Amino acid sequence: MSAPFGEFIRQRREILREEDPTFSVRQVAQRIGVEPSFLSKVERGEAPPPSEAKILALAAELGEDPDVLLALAGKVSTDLQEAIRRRPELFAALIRELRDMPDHAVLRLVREVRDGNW
Amino acid sequence: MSAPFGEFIRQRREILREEDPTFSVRQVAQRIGVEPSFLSKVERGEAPPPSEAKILALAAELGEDPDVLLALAGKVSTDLQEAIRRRPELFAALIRELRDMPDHAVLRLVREVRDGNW
DNA sequence: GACATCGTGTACTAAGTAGTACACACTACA
DNA sequence: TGTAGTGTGTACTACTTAGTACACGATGTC
Repeated sequence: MSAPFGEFIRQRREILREEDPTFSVRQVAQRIGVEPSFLSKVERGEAPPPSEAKILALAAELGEDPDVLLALAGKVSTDLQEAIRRRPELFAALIRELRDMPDHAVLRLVREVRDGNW
Repeated sequence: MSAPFGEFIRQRREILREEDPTFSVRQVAQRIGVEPSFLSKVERGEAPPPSEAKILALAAELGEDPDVLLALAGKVSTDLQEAIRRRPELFAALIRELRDMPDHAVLRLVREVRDGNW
């Protein structure tokens, strides 16, 4: 039972701490608005990942991509979920179509949509 | 406080019932594996929508699109969520890019990806 | 040697999720 | 007139989520 979320944030926090001692469990916990013991447990995988709101605060604190942290926590951002729920057939079809395609193909698609040439 | 999910399935069930009397609350409930009183409450919005598994069974039973029913229930299929979680940056970027585009644009994209010409 | 800070162990909780179990009153029909 | 089927009200429960509160011993530091 590895706890990828906890391991990841502990590692990131310790790295930041080498440069800045305010990245202790206690102080980071306080900045994101949880009890130190809770963050400690989360990092060690003894407690499940916190709520989306706390994960977003943690992402900002650690300078990480919020969607990546949410993914490690087994979650998907509620704003993405809402976009899908608004047009379920369309987005379901698209995601299932892209699911098995290689990264570079999906990335190319993202770029082309962004640039408008498609 | 409208309960879109409940209202929708009640309407669909009653329509099917006009042709087939086995589409009663009790019998549908039994076929999808819940207590009749629970399905009754769900349809009247007195209980929140059931779990994803029951919603999928209900979709099959009523001949509706599972993703649409899940969306009405405020959920997103776990297999779509998993696809997103595997490549969070890519899918997050794509969905946010498409979020504000009109249906026809997204639909065209789905078709082009499906046909491979893009 | 007092004081601050550190990570963590233990105990607890309030709210939400996903239902079950059973009884009741009503309707159709044979 | 009994029997089968209908929808629904009430009461209850086990599990999960998302944490808090507080105490403890270790470490550093002045």
